[in-house]
Amino acid sequence: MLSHKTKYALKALLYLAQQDENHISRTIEIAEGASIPKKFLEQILLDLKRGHFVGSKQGKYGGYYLLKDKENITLADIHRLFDGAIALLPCASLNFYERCSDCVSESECALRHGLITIREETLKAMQGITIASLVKK
Amino acid sequence: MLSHKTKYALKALLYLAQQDENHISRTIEIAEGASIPKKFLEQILLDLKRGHFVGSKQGKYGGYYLLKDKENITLADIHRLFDGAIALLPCASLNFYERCSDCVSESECALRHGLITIREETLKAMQGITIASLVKK
DNA sequence: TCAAACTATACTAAATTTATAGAATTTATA
DNA sequence: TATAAATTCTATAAATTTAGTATAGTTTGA
Repeated sequence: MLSHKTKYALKALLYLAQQDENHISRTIEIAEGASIPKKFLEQILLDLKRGHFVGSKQGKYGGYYLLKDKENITLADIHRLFDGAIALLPCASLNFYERCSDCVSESECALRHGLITIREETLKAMQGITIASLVKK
Repeated sequence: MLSHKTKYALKALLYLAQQDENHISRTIEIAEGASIPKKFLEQILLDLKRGHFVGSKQGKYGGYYLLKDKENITLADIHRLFDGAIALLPCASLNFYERCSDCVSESECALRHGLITIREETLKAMQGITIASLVKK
């Protein structure tokens, strides 16, 4: 399941994607438009900024706008930024690899191979969902 | 990601699937054989029993054994028993449907349709992984 | 009757999640 | 240059979940 943070991030990106080109959205505007707690959203937008998904303009008449093309922001990207690994166990992860704490022998682990398969399929599916594809529906 | 509980459940099932037909495994045997904390495993085995995946024999010389065929225990089943929904949001779930707390209009939600697609694909993949298929590798 | 095993329930500590609070900084413009 | 409006930063707190432990009870075979 997605955390609220990831869900809110996606909703915020969807909001931004639906604004006119060159429009800058204030946090309060996004929060109200997408039903997200404002102070929580502030943190999320900063994380999205650090991830180079959105840009910001400070000061009066400032706000946020999409930095990447909406066709190039995938569900997998946002999941990884906020919820981390796509894989079901760290030992099956590409970007967040870690040995399992209770692992005896990774090469002999009966679980790992199956979970790598799942990760490959899930990742492919999640990379197929973009902010643009969501907006279109 | 899977919780430790789900991972331990899968490891316990894999252990049971690799024993001789008619063999009954004590908790301590499974715990040591699969590197799972014994008291934690007790709870997990009871849950697996309530889910009709394993059977048990009480008293001296008692223990646990697979109840379902290992070909018919899927990753999706075990995930649902311990970690709940396969879907990324409750509103996109088949077995654990719930309206999102912050939902304004489900029919107009841009996220939901994409997440239903993901759930369909992930579920298919997870139903393809069985205890039997994992043991074979 | 005893030992060995499962069963049941309660409890606890740590980590994570979901926020909120408040102060600092930046910027446009009157 | 003062002010208002906005982002930015850091700390904190409440609630929930996770992971695991403790204890007592019940069942069974020898």
